[in-house]
Amino acid sequence: MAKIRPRKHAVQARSRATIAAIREATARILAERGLGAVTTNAVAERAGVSIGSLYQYFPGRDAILADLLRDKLTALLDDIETATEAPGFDAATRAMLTGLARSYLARPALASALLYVETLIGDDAEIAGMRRRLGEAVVGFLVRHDISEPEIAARDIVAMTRALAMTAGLAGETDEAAVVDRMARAVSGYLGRTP
Amino acid sequence: MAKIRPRKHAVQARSRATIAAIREATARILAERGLGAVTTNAVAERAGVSIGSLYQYFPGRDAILADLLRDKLTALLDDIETATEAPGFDAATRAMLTGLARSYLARPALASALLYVETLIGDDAEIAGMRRRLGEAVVGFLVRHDISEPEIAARDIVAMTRALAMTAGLAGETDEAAVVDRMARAVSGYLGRTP
Amino acid sequence: MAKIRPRKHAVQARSRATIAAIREATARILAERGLGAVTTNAVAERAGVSIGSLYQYFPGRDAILADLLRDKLTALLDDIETATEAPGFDAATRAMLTGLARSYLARPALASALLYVETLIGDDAEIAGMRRRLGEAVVGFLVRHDISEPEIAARDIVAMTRALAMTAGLAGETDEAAVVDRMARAVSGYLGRTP
Amino acid sequence: MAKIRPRKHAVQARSRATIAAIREATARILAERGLGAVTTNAVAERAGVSIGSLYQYFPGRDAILADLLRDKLTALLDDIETATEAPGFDAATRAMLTGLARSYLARPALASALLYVETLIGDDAEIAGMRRRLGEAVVGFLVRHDISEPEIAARDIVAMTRALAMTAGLAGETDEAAVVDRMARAVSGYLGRTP
DNA sequence: GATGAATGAGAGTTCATTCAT
DNA sequence: GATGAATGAACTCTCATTCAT
Repeated sequence: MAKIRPRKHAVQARSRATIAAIREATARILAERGLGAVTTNAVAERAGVSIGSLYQYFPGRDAILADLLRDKLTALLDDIETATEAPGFDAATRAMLTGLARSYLARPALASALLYVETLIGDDAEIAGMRRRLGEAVVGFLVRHDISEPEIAARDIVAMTRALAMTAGLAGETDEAAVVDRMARAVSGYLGRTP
Repeated sequence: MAKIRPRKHAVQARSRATIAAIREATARILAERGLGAVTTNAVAERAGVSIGSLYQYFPGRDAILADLLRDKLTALLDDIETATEAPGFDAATRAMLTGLARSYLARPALASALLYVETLIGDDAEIAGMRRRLGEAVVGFLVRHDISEPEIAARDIVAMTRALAMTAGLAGETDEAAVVDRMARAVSGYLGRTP
Repeated sequence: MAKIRPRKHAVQARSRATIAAIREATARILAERGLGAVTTNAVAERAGVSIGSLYQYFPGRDAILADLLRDKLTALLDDIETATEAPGFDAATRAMLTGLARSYLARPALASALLYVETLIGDDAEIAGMRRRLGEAVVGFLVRHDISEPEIAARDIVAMTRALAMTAGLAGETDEAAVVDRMARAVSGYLGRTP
Repeated sequence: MAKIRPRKHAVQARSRATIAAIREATARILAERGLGAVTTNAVAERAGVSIGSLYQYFPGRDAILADLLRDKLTALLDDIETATEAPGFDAATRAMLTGLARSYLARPALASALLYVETLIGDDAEIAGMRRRLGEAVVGFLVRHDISEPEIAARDIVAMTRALAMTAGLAGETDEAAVVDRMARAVSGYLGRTP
């Protein structure tokens, strides 16, 4: 992937609306028809914006995708960092899983596609940094609670609960608490601790 | 996706070798550089075959991808159907997880990309049938062992253990037994049964 | 090329400053990065002017280029017409060559690019008129001094001395007198007269 | 300018015809309507070839232009290197000027446009090498004949005689010998030697 | 007047697919 | 059958120009 940094920052209100429309159009197409359908022309048309305007704000298709990904990671990271600092193993675990569920249960098709986009990017400093901080937050939490092999456990837990939430979302589930319950059962079994 | 059925030719040895080369080339490019890099010309070149020959055996790009996916699902389905018929809950569970681990631990980048390809296809009867049978095998197994909400449980278990195996593979792990152990802990916690 | 006539506005001081800035920005970009880099947005930015203002004063990109070309030709024409009216063949020749050297030795990259621009315009009455007057001045001079085939000689002399000066300038030479000396040797040889 | 190296070398006769058609179409458009009119689509259409074919053989517009330029320089270089090795100052001079005249008198509009293209390229090793060898051939010749300041003289002579020939060609002249005569007069005057 | 967001024609380029050899 | 040259629809992106603020 190439040219990922955004082009200019919105000053006027009109600009901000244009950027928001482009982002939302990209998200919708990505969720509904997959990465291959995300062409700059399709995005511009869906956003009700000319192709020229799209290029005023983004240097290319990949930059819009990276923007969406950054947004998603930022939200998740906020949730996870807050959650893992909560006192008490059970409460913190539950908060962490709730954060993951929220992130992947809503718009699961989009989340799934963005997960694939993430594998294609790989060399953006900001995104890499977020991924690292996300991992560190979970690892730190596990270390504080004396979990053995915390790096592997963190990786396993995030991967499997995320997949569970996403699959549930794709199947149409919306009851966050119910999904978190199932995630929690798996995690407690995995860690050998009963939350 | 369009034109997914393979062309019927593969009778002679040379044909079979050509087809295998095309498939392997596609798999490698898919794993190494992603779906976007899988162009028919790139595949033909990597396979050491002319673009004309490629079209002799496959009606188009998507048919090669569908072929890879069918292969992967066939192998997994065989493993899972055999495993779930094993006597004893614990042994059957372990066999099932071993099948999943084998399928997603080896060539995890390819498996990950094929998982994404699977979401793009969706309307191929054979693939849909395989997915259904895979689900039914797991659901049937859970029903036979009195697990409540077996449809949801089947979906959750497959999703999360598959993700765990794939992530482990992407991180470079190759010890299948170790990965299966972790998968098993999660599953037993999820089901509330100690295997 | 299209829409070449300047817009009539340049009355106030601010206007004149804006126009000058646009012209100079165009000249610099043309000299440094070639005609292809002369885009209206690039010119506006370099001139520190909004794109809207640029179109306030010029009907389009080509009009700015035509303006630069007219300026250059006007200056050259003044020099040449004055020079060719000087008494004495040698003094007049030298004055004429000095005019050419001055015009093409300073900012030779700009001069070279404008020479190319000139071939692209071709249908502007004012520019065509200047070219004609330039030719007539030199032809008249040669006629007055009994040079045979004055039309061809005028064309040859201007072409070759201009190229010599421009090339010298591009090579970094700045000593006008030295360049004029070399031009004069070529001209005297060409005409068979020793100045 | 970017991507200047040719893409693949013609194997079949059909390929060679396609390449020739693309080159000739480019040359014609360049001569008739200038560099700005040389678009890949225009070239393909004029060549009676699809745009895809153009990109099979050239990585982009600039590569076709570079190809034309290389061809022109190769032909000129052959002529000049042979000419400057001729025994006798006068004969060698005349041969050299004949080479220049031939190169710039035929298709002068094309030659003029290519001269502009040359200023835009600048960083192609092969073209730079040719320019260097061209200069060295003329400098060497002047050195062998005891001309003072041979580098400057070589530059001046090539620049001015080339311009003379090109201008004559643009004016419709075709009599090579007549043009060479005029070039020779200028050169002998410049060098202070009567050939 | 000045600004700069928006427009869209058109240029560059790729790639799935066909078909003459 | 195999080959690879040719095709052209579709995509990415730029830039001259307009117009609401």
